[in-house]
Amino acid sequence: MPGPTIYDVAEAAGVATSTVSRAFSHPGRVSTRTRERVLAVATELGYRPSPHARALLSGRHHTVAMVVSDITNPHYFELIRGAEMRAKASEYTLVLVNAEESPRIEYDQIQRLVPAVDGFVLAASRLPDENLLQISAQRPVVLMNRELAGLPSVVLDHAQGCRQVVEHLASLGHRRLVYLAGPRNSWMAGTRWTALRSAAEELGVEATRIGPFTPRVSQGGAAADGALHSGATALVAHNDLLAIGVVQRLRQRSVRVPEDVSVVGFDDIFASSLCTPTLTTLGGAHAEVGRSAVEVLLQISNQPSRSEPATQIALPAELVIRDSTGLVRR
Amino acid sequence: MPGPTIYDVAEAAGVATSTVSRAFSHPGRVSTRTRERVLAVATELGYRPSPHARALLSGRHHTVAMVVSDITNPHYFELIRGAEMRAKASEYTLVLVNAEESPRIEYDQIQRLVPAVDGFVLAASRLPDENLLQISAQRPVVLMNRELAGLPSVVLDHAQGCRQVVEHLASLGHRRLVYLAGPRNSWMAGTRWTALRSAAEELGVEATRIGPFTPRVSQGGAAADGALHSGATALVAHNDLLAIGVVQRLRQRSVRVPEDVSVVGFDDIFASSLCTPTLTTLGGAHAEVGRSAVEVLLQISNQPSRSEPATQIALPAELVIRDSTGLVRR
DNA sequence: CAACCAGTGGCAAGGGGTTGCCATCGGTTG
DNA sequence: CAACCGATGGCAACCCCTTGCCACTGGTTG
Repeated sequence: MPGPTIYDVAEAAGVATSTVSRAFSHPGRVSTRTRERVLAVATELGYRPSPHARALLSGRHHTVAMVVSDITNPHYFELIRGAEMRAKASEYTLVLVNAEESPRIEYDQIQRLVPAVDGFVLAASRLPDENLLQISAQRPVVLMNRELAGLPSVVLDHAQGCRQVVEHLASLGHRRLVYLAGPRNSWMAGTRWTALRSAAEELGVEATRIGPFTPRVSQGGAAADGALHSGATALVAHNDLLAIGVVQRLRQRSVRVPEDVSVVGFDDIFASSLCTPTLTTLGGAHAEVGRSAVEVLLQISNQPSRSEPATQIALPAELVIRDSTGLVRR
Repeated sequence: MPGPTIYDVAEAAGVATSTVSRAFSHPGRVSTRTRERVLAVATELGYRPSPHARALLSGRHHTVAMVVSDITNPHYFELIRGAEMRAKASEYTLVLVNAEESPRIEYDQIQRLVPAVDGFVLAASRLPDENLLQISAQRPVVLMNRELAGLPSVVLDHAQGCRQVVEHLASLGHRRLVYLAGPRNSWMAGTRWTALRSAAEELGVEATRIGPFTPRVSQGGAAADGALHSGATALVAHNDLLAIGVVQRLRQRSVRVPEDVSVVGFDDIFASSLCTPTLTTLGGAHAEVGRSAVEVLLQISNQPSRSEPATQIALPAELVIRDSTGLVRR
């Protein structure tokens, strides 16, 4: 089962193992004749170099680990897809870990993988800042949908995005919005709230917050009830899943969307364009976030110097206006 | 950056490297005193054993690769989730590869990973049988949503499931159904058609097939038009994505669902319960498929003997009846 | 007290590949 | 023809960890 090794090839080709190694790794270092013979023998034997053995010496594993805080959220799908594509393009292997919304699992898994990967891309990490900094001292780290001074990151531009949301709602006449917040240790939740509030203030909209809620459909009931109680006419949910749950609960309570209240989500997941009413949501090129994050990681992990400042990328967010937002009821 | 090694620990603890190794791998082999000292020094230094170096000797990488034929299909999400959970439970690392519906990419990626993983779980592999057999000669393989004599597999019970679909449609009075087939090299597509046809025949329903279609929403237009042309009153789409696209196109053409035609999908993806009309679909415990597949893989890859026959698991499928199917129009 | 033994720890080889350094070889140059 | 040179291939050490085997220790047994 364990395939042929460099030794088998060397013997069959009548050369030293070093020659076989070089035929693969430094093609210019051996003569054309020898190289071709070695390669012919290698393919005949079905030889494939072992990445592990290679990594042992070089320390480069050609592997990146992607950690997502909750794999059940379809939003991460896009991130994963983008990350996988970028990794594959550079012949890197992508390891996938689900942190199940648990900082402990996230940390443990990362530590387990430290000796085996070249770096980490962390999607919406739930870890406290100090943990992130500590990890980044062990291996290169790129954050997705989170920012932290000193660490490279790729996010959708939440400030500009939240402003779009508030502008949209204000233009429909809404004067009171409520943010249905995400998990307490979600950086996004804090940032969105800050951005929403400052945009709201600027535009003369009153903004309040309730929560935190785990961003699942099942939490929509509690969020909707709380939101109605707040008296706001515009509900901004932490993400589309929560928004969908909210809409379901509102319907159950005979509150019409968007006639009675407007609902906005985040992420623009696939289902948002299909549910009833279709969901107004802040989307963006999520796969591109995943792609970029891996790209940045590969770049810094292939640089000898770790000197230059961390690149922080903010991709534009796009407000997708659908049927869940409408003119405020007079 | 490359963390401390066993040598650093050995030196700091004043023992030989073999003792450090044993303190981790064979705790009973060293005295309690020594072990505790070693472990203390190790944690202090932040030592973590390198899985690669370990794998080099043992040949066991504690890693499984999961290959999905198309990561953009939300259905695979569930499989991935189940697989990841099961792998994590055994402290295995999960490598994720997207084959992008290309047999060539699938094959190349698998070959690239052969020396680095303990085995493969292949989700809806698009590879021809002979390739699968060849790969399984190199490493243990478990198929998901595909069966092949001699290879272990985990599937939803398509025969029984398709029968449920046809029974449901027949009970609503449908006498003509059309199967909107999936990709040519999809085992599922062939199997579903066979199962649908035989159930249809048995129940006195006329079944035809059109396609193949790539199972994406965007292909729904072509599928819907072809289906209408066939004159069938019941449309069975290869999966939910295609079904959703079909429904959209039907609405565009002012064909009412389910009043004029009924539509059934497969997979019961999240969006199926949200679209309008909600989609009748053949679902099942998909995460469980992923979980089981990894479980079987771990089991056979930890067995010295490769003798016993391949375990082929068929989990029950469940027809989820929603609003897209109704009584046939008289 | 000798013989024996279980419990521990160390030595060194090995697993698959890479690479610095040296030796060889055929060919150039003067 | 001698001196020299670039191209090429081999030797052996090294990456990090595991493990078979041996050596030593202190205690038990007869």
